[in-house]
Amino acid sequence: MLLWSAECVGGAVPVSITDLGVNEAEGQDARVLRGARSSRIHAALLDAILDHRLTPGTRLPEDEIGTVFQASRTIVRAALQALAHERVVVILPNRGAHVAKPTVEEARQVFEARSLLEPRIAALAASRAEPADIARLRAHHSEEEAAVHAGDQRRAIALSARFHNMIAEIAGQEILAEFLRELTSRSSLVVALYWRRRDATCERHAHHELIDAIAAGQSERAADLMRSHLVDLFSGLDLRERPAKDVGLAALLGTTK
Amino acid sequence: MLLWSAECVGGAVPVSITDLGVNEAEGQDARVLRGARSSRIHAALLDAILDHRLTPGTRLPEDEIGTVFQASRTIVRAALQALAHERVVVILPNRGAHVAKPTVEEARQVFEARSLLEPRIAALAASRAEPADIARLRAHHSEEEAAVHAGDQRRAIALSARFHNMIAEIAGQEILAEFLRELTSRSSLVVALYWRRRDATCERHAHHELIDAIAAGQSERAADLMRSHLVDLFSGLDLRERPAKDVGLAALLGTTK
DNA sequence: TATGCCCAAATTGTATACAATCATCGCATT
DNA sequence: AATGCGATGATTGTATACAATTTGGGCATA
Repeated sequence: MLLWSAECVGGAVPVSITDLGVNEAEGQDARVLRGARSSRIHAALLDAILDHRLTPGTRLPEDEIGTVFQASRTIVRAALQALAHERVVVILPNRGAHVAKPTVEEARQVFEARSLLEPRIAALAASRAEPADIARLRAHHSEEEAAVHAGDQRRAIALSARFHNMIAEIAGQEILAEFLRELTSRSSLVVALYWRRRDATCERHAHHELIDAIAAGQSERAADLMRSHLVDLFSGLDLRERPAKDVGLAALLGTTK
Repeated sequence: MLLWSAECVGGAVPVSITDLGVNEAEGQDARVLRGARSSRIHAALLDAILDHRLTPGTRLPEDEIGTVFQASRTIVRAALQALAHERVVVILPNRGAHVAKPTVEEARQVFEARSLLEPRIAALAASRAEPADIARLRAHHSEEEAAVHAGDQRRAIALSARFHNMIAEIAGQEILAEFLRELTSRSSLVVALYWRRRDATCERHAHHELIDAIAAGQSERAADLMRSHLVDLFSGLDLRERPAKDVGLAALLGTTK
């Protein structure tokens, strides 16, 4: 029932859908998902994926999910379709939905896109942030530290992505924030597959400096910090092409297109 | 049956769904839309919207669309949900789908996002374009000119958006290209609502210069040209707040939240 | 004539039944 | 033992029935 034995660095144990608690409920995405039920399922699955409780490649069968959340396949399908649109899930016709497994090329492009968007976003945030925003960032940052100290790697990763999203929200560019949400989600999958370094110290340090720059209204500095932070993150990946055990021989022999 | 009497500048006559021919069939979006049927409907509706045959605010009832395309509501809903995710359609719970009507703030943000993405995209395209790409761009440009000479405003607008998308495809950044596709679609809605100038001459000229810069591999120049082209486009809009006839008094009196 | 209420028609929300497709295993064949 | 084939079970694709909700109009009332 749990199909994808992840080889990622962390101790992330892939779980089956059935092991998901029905706890998380968010759903600010009512613009595309009509019912509240679909939104709940969407939020819960996304949450599990960002947490690496569901790892890349995990199958997501419609009626299993339906059973867990007490919903019909109709509802589940809507949620899965939404996740597919955010590129967090891949749907293969007649073969169902899986948690996406970004290729190394995709991983590169995700970070390429982020390093285009985020410095600008950080600069905007620095120029617009209000005291309440700063307070929220600092509060969030403590949570991150707490998670790291508690040794909760998963939670730390999820909170880190959320930190970047928060900055985008402060920047007040709804459209860019939405794009970034998608990119941070995809980054989480990239991390699940390609992360090699477990050094979360520099990450937290970078976040701390960023908050200070934003609080001081230093746009240019915030942009620079963000730029180098992203380079750091990217350099923490091991993007050497690997056999990718299920692509198998076809790719290695590689004559057949 | 045709509900939204558009006040946009062009002679774009809003049509009912029923008047849509079932001609267009594309569907490179199989990653999120499983069946081919949904993809067809999605492509046809998107096409009609980008053409301004369906104008902002037009209702999109599920079974009417189903009748036109000979598909059940299940299929239609999948297509509508995809369009909603691309922000080209808005779905109001229990009240169905409509062609989106971007606000002036949204219009600003669309162009803000474009002017962040597109100069970089143009530069990348300039550094990577191959002869075949240039040829395709030039061919497309002639089509644009032909459309303008034939006085086919609608087609000209649609082709212009497509031109920007083509550059993104040449740049080889699939993720950015996808983001831009969404942005150009939304731009088309913005144009339908807020376009004031009918001067398509400078647009074509800008496109021509862009092609030359890209063909010559001049990244920096291509970026600059794109930047100023976007400023031109944006300045062609009339973004003064208007009563927006259906928001009505609530917003004007504006005390209630 | 203006206002409010209630009912009917239209439309969307959801579940489910059935068809189509794919995966897996066993069996026969070589 | 390895290969190929076919049947079976599991899963997705699609249509449709029914429930819930909204919309619009008619009628009574002030």
